[in-house]
Amino acid sequence: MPDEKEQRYDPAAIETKWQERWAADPVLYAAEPAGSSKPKYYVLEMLPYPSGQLHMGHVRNYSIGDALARHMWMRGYNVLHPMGWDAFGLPAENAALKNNTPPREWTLGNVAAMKRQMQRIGFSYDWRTEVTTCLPEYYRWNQWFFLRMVEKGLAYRKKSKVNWCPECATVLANEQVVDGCCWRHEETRVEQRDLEQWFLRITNYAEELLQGLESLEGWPEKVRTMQRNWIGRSEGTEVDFFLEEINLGPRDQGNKEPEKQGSGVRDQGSERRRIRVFTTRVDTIFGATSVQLAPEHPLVAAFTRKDAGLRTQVAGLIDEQRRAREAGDVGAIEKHGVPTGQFAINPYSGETIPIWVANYVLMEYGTGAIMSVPGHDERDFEFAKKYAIPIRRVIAPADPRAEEPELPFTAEDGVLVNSGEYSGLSCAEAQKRLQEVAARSGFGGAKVIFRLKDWGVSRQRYWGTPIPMIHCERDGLVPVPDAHLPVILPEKIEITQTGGSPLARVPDFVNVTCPRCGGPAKRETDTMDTFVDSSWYFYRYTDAKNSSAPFGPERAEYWFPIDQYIGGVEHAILHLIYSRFWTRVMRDLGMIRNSEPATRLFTQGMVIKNGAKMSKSKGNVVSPDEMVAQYGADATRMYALFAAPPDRDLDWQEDGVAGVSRFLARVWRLTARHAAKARSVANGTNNACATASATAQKLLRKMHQTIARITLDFEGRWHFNTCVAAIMEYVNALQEADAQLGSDEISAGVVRELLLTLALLLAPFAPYLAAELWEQLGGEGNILRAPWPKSDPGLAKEDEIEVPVQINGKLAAVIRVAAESDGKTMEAAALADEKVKARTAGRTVVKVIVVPGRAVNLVVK
RNA sequence: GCGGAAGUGGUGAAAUGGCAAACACACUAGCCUUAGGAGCUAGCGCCCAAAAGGCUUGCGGGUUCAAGUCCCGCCUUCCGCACCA
Repeated sequence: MPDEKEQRYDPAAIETKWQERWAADPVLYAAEPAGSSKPKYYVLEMLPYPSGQLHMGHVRNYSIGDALARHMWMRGYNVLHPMGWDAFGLPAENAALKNNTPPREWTLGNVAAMKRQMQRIGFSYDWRTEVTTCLPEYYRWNQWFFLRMVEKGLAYRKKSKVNWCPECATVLANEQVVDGCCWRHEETRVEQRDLEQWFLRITNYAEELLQGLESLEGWPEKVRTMQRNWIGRSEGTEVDFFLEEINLGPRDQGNKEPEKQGSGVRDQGSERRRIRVFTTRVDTIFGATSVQLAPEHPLVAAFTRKDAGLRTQVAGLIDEQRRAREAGDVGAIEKHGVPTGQFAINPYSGETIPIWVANYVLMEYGTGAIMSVPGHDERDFEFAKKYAIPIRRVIAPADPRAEEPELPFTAEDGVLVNSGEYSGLSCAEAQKRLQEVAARSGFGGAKVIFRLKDWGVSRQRYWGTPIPMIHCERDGLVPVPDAHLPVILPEKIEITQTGGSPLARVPDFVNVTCPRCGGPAKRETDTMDTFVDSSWYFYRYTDAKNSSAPFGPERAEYWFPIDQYIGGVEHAILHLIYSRFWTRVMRDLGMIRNSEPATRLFTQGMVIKNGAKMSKSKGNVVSPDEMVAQYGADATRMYALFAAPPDRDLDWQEDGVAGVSRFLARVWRLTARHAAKARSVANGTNNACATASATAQKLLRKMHQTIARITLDFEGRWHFNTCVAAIMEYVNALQEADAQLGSDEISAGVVRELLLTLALLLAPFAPYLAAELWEQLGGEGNILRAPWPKSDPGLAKEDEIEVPVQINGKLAAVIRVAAESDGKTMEAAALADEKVKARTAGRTVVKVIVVPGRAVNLVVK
């Protein structure tokens, strides 16, 4: 046996050796094509942005996915485990400004660097299916999809108020505004600007996206709830209040493009003007004592045209609301309002009530107008108190004996009072009746509205997918023909941060001929939001080299839906709702059959250090490269799994990595000591259990128990921290029996089985060391595809077990009994125990509860 | 305000309703030595000098033979949403 000193565990040497060997086999991690006899398993981790440096969050995310992928391979599945790069985005432009490096060069350099890091750690990706979203062979399909959406009316252009980040000099989606600030610039207030923008009609799918969440049982409840709230479905009623006819001067045409969710003003020829409100509590409408308009409501402009005083006051409200929105505390500002001096008529009661403008009414939600019912709504109550607007009770408790509750009374299980012919009806019944009346009489009806808005995808930046549209003076907006795709992003370009889109300053790009009339025309210079790229990238993995379509339908059909998707919870809304939308669009284009991209989603916790998220500004960043250099890739990734369950935040402690590294060294030495003995017998001769010694049987029992524990965790619980702990326990048991492993007491066949199994159990977590051990022990074939060990329940079972004996629920003694003991035997053993006897002396045992194999409890008086 | 998750030793944590603290880290004492970021042995929740014993899973109730685990109420922390009509 070689001197142990020369056999020091040297992770760098082992890992480099295997990395080279595995790199030489390009199909090592390749999935088999559709039609494979094996069941398919698609495991996917969210693709990173190529910043240039892998961080610990990546390492954790990919270590989880990698362990799962490796396990599934060993279980005999046909595994698809791909990786790619979310490579468009602003940082490349910033870097270009700072270092004068072209974005493409910078990005691809980062991709190469991070790929090296991933390969060094040994993640099992099939690099032949790598997807890089900034390359034309990928983004041309973004353009292709965009054109399909234009054809289907799912992509459209409109002028709208947009979120503008002055730092990015671009528009942000609603989803990218956090607390009134840019998601990438937490200090930068987002401004509101009016611009012509491209939108995708995600609201067409609002109902379905909401319904679909019900079926996603494999997704965390938290994510489903967040999406539910984001979609924000609300059932209610729209009601038109008639405007008391007054002199407004020339008819106002303010609202030329009606909002999808209902317009503020209807001008129906000779009919009277109306204000449409949305309410979820139409049953309280007899209690409406004012109508409140959002300050930006088109009708307000008409009212203020002749009233300079009102105009000033409204401007003040708008300003206040804007400032609050930018500060991110819209909910915190005090409620203010101004009476317009105009009146509206309640269509049910004919009552005339004043019209106000109020800063707590939002133009973006509902119709931008509400009926104010101070008796039965908290906000309206607060407002009415402040301005001495009448407060009226129109709902009473269902139980007539109940005391009259204080106002505002917002419960919905009451009955109507003071509500004309509707008095006496329950709230629910009244809502139904009032909706029917409104619909029949043409002044409203039932209505479902959503908080979700269409997805603004235009960006005035360079480093993104060019939107394939052409502006022709004669033909208007003309789509680029499919045959002209891709619209290539020009490479020679001067990046600036101001002055609009950099693309607009590239004449070669901008000036084209119109595909329709052949006349001079200009290209659209907006690029697409990068979330477009990540909305469908995982389909491309199934057919990454396809140059005639985004992917072949038969491949998507085979691999989808994704069996397990793994990533950070920060994508719970943005990426995960966009990709659910995109999947449905592709389904409706006939490209796929599934409606959801992934059946199971796992969101791992953050990696923190000293109680805070790792960040450069806090100076608590731990570099994966340093960890790998010091302790090896195996120790680094195994620690990432060992330190906490995957769904919880993980506090990075370098001492812990050192501990895992020492553990791996112990495994290494243990194997080195007994490798020769293990190698001395061939495979298949190792089933020596029947004749094995007591020590051997004990170790084999521990082995089977360990296999069972780990296998179970892979099947769903995913507490990989306890999997690693179980392996450690197993190794501790082997080490305690070190002398016997080396002696005749344990046969070579058993030693071989014990150690080969150890290597197999380690393979998902520490693949390099596992491969090395496998080779030293003379294991057959490639350990990566060796079958996962099976636990034999018979061999895993203990002969004798320890059972607690409780007296009145308190622990009194622990007895040893045979594992299969029945209740009577256990009871007898418990009563025979000295400690139990002492405690029960002179008292009566009233009852004995025996849980076979578990516990004995004596109820004693 | 609404929704979600969590609260256990010095630390990370473990525990199908059945012996709370597995597995590690840190620490303490000792051993070994080719002095290593190594290895080995022992100790390590709290109270008591020790033993015996008692106490202990944020707080208060409850269900149960038995509760860290289930139920009710509260507190704290973190996360998401929020004048959503």
